[in-house]
Amino acid sequence: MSDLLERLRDRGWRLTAQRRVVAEVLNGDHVHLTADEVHERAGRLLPEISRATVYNTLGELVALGEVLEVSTDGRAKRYDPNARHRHHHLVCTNCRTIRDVPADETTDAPPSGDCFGFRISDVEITYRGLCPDCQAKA
Amino acid sequence: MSDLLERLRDRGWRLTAQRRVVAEVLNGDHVHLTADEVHERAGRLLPEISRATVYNTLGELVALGEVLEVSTDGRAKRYDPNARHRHHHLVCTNCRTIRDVPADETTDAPPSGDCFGFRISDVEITYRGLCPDCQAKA
DNA sequence: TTTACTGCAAACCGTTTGCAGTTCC
DNA sequence: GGAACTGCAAACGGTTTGCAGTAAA
Repeated sequence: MSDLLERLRDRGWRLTAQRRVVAEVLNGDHVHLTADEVHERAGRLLPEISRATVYNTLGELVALGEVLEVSTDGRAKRYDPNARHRHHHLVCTNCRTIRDVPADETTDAPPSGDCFGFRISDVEITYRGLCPDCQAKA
Repeated sequence: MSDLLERLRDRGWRLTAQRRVVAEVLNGDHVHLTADEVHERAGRLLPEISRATVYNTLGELVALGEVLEVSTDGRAKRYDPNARHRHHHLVCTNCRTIRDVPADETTDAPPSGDCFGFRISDVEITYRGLCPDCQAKA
């Protein structure tokens, strides 16, 4: 996923150690970390990194469309690096785990009834339920 | 909508002026107020009402399932009194207006692909786009 | 009269900001 | 060398909490 860093450089970003580390932490599938979790993990790789820089960097990544903000519960925002494939979220009502599910024509259909004249440009779905682990424990 | 007050009394609620006023403010269709907006409007009817009481009352209404919490953007939670009919939300990307659209079997279908073993119990959809007013202005 | 509810103020959490100092290019 | 970035600490908005006083039943 270092092509993310290349894309950022192409966009005129200065590649600092802090930004490299934030990008590194966000690497992977089904990653939905809070800013604080990003800060904590980034701090393991680069102890001096500040919260402000993590927030700045996350904000910039979101503005560039490289990372998505997800707010599946009322609490802290989560940052989702899977911005290249449209998807929805499966959220465990017990342990709060989040998984990505691909979007398709079916999930992205507009509502069947009255749309009050809105011109819909995006559909965002949160599926809530029990993940396999929490089903087993129940 | 005073049957809401009756239901609350049936559940052992003390009917105070403050609670009556909060219920009054939440009355209507397509109502999605923030706690602060509820406080402001409640204050027009009962000037001494405190923010803490508004928060307490909203929290209790949510716990009782009479009001839904909606977080369509990263900012303040909104309170939706339309808890009796399952529905989704249409959100204007420009002016933030919210409208309710009824849920049905089509909108509530599980994702077609891999669900990672989740047992899905709820589907929550946010449709984003331009409302008629904002289309006209654009 | 009792106990639930209210209002106040302080604390809280996640996030944003201003600014002086640092570092990438 | 200069603009862009970082870290700090203070401020912020939304929400929660502890507690003394008040009022519904």
